[in-house]
Amino acid sequence: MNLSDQARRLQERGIRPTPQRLAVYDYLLTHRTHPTADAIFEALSPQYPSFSRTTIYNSVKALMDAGLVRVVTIDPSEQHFDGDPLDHGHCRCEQCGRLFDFEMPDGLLAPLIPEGFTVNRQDIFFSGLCQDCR
Amino acid sequence: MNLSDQARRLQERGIRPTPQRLAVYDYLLTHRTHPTADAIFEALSPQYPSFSRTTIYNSVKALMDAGLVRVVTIDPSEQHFDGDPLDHGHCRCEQCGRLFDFEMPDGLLAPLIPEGFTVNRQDIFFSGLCQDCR
DNA sequence: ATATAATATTGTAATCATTACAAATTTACA
DNA sequence: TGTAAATTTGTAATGATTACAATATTATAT
Repeated sequence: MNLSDQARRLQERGIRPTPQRLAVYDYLLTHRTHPTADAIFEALSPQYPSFSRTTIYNSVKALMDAGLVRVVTIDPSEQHFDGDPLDHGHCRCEQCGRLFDFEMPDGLLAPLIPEGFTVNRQDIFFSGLCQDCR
Repeated sequence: MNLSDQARRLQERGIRPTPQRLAVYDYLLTHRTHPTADAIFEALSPQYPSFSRTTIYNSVKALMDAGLVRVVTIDPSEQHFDGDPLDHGHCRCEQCGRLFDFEMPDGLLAPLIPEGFTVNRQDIFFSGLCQDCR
């Protein structure tokens, strides 16, 4: 997917494809590390010196409202962002702090939903030790 | 389970059963609302005027280290605490903010664990609308 | 093309949950 | 009982996130 594809996607979702939003979105799509707002800022700062931290938060928020990005709340002290809005699980290594994706079979969790509750989103988190840190 | 049972349980887990810790633990066991640190503080303050907010954090931390309490990180802005350390899922109503427990069948998630990852804890979160708010 | 209104960016300041720290208190143990 | 260790507690610091207002950019109508 090239930049104009991404721009089109933002437009389809009803938000303007500004350079800032495109840069943040592209970063999230090409770096599947689930970066924090600060990590995105540090990474993009050299290339876009005008960016402010607030711009990162604003862009991420716009992308989340558009349904293109989701927040991963596995870390109590910081929010991580994920360019893949489809349902999948996350592992967090308690040693190195890295986040990993894993596949989630469709419908696996459906039987767990309590009577009367309407689910808008679901998350599965594993915390533990990754292969490298064991 | 009465207070002396709870005290014994703290002792077994290697932490001193101080009045503050017992009050926090008892509150979490009798109020399954997954309160925040602030909510616990507000609730216990009248009865224990000497309590400080820091005491709540300290007590909760001691209880977590002892494995009697766990933190629920479903809410990006605040941590919620849970007196049930056994694996179970959590629903969060986006309207009223309440958290609900649900059962989690043993072993359901085991097939999802990525190759080489050692799981210390697992969480399942649903976000959506509860029965009352629909 | 231009003017005007709506939207987005950005720097600074405020907020607020959480943590650090140190003094005072309580408890365990010799 | 005395002394060392652990705990509580109030205040101050931290740090991620949000609020806000001024500036800049973009869309739309004329």
